[in-house]
Amino acid sequence: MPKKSESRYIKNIKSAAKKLKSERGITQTQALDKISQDHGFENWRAFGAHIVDSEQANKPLPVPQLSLEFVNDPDVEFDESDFDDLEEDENREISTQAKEIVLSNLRALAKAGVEFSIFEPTATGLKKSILDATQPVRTHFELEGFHNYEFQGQGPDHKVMKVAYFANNDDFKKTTMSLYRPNTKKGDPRMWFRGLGEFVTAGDQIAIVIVDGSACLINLSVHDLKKDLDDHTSRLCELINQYNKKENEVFDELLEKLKELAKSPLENLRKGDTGVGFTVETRLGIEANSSKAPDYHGIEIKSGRSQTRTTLFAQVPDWTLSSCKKSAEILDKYGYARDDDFKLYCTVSTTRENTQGLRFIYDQSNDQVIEVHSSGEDVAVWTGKQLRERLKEKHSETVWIQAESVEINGVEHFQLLTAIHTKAPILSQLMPLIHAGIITMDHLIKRSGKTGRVSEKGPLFKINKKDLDLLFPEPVSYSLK
DNA sequence: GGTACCTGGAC
DNA sequence: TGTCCAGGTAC
Repeated sequence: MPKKSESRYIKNIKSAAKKLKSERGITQTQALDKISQDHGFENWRAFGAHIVDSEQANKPLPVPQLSLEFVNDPDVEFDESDFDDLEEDENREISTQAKEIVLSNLRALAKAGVEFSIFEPTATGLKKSILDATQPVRTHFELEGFHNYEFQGQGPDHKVMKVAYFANNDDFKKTTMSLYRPNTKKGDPRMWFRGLGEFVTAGDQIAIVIVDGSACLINLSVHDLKKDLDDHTSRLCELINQYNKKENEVFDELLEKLKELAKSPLENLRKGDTGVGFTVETRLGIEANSSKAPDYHGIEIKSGRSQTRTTLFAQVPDWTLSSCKKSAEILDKYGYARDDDFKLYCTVSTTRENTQGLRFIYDQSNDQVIEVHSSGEDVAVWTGKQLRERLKEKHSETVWIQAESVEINGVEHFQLLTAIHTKAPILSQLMPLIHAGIITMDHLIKRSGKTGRVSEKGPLFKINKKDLDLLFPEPVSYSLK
């Protein structure tokens, strides 16, 4: 039994036993056992242990208070049933048993040596699809270099979307996470995970672990991590191992897989220009996507049929700063009729005007790239800040794969040749490289003559592969054969 | 359904 | 080199 930190309840029982001892002329132990039996326990040993256990469980869990800050924001509207949910949220109590499970899982996570943060979904939040990004969550995101709300503007234009996962023992469900600050008031940071309601119940304690740049959610109220993390076949165990991997191990693993794929030509899995990227990524087990995040456990993969120019990323202008307010407007003003369609496909650079009369001007004092027309009109504006963010987000680590296109029995195949590994782009060089015309931008806007629909596949910011060393420190080249 | 991204080209 | 272009997905 605890001596020093004995609770008031235990002290009371002991003094009651002392009194009983002198009244009945029995020993202290006999008195304690008698009292224990009155409480339905066999003896003091059992009763005492029960008291300690339940007192332990009644201590607050080392998890953040549930947060319902967002209900005070004017953009969140309430009807009567919402107030019922709110009342439920505010009065919810976590059972002793549930607390024990969570506590044991918290210990297991700490033992595994991962950084994590916790949130508690509320009935109100689940209904409205809103979670407050509380301070502990924000601190965690910042520590992991995952996201910094401090530098994020308010409103939907600044919303950030990321890939996230609902992690279970047997499978990971891929989902989308949004991080944003509403326009209301100070714009208290919020987040949401698409489909969260199917993964959690209000009142659960959910851990966020950042693995390879993605948030992975583990429901601490339903798992037994102590067991799961010892089971090497469990996906949760795999997740923790992945977290603890050193950066180079992930790259080494990728390189080994690429060498394996380079042993024989790969059959093109999709017709057209984009076949090589689709084929390589598919063979690596990556699904086709339009995510801004890197592809392979935090490493971006670029494949090419030995072409010279490569796309860094796609990014539309800042429409709020631009004269034109959408791609269709740029198309209408500066496009051309070709075949049945109306198109604007062209490269824009600072070095010279293109055939559509478009060029870039670098405004150094404002840290902006401005697209202008020969008529003197401004067309569009990109801020250096946004372009650097995109570059950093997309290319913190990249493998540039060179493949040779070979025809086998009339079908295109790809023979992987070399891989160039780059890390940590020199962000400060992005704007100077645009200024120098080394990085250019392609418009890819088209209005179909048949459907009248406008499609925008860009704008693509591109660089010649031979100039990669101007943007990345020490690119390292590997032969895959 | 429109927009913004992804994956990449040829001549 | 510049001019112009391709098949896809997420929301």
